[in-house]
Amino acid sequence: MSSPLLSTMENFHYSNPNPNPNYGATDFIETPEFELSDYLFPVDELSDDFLLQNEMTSEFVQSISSSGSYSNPTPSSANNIKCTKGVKKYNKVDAKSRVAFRFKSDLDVLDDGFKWRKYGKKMVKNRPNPRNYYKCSSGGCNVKKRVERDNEDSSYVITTYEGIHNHQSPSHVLHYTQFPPKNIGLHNLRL
DNA sequence: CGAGTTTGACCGGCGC
DNA sequence: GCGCCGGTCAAACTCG
Repeated sequence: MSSPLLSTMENFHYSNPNPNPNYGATDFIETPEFELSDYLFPVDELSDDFLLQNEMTSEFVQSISSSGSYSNPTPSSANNIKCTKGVKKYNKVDAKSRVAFRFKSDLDVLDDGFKWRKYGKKMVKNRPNPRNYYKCSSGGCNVKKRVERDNEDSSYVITTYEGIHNHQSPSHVLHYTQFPPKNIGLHNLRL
């Protein structure tokens, strides 16, 4: 229980989507080991069950993946996603390997087991809080993440991961009985 | 002294 | 073409 992230998430209740083949095909696994890297998989690999159980729609995932923003995607146009700057073409390549988390935390940067190097900070238009940019500091690994506070409730942190780590997490401290957290507000994420 | 952070400058995409 | 904006770079700085 040394990880701040784990501490933060302790109080959540989890569903078990079994998105990771390593977890097998059973509906419930007693004590599967969760590592964030297990969730940094291509969006295309998200099963319908996973999306359903986590109140996520593929449309939503594609929205945050393609534009980094989300606001009332247009259901009628599968390839165009409304974003804060208007309709942006959905790039399937861009959508791969991106996943966003929104959860309540006092900490701006949570210990997810990987080592990150900050490379930028930017004030985003119409947002009171800055957006911070990080790269995985492991050599040869170009996974990035963006961290910002929720526009509507600054007690929530929105973390968007991009890419897949090509290495093991240097820290294996994250253990969960079930994942992902059911009340992590992925379904009402507004970037 | 090396690693990480800060921050202004720069770049490219997009809308007009 | 121009301006806006988000994302990235890189020099200066800080810290252990």
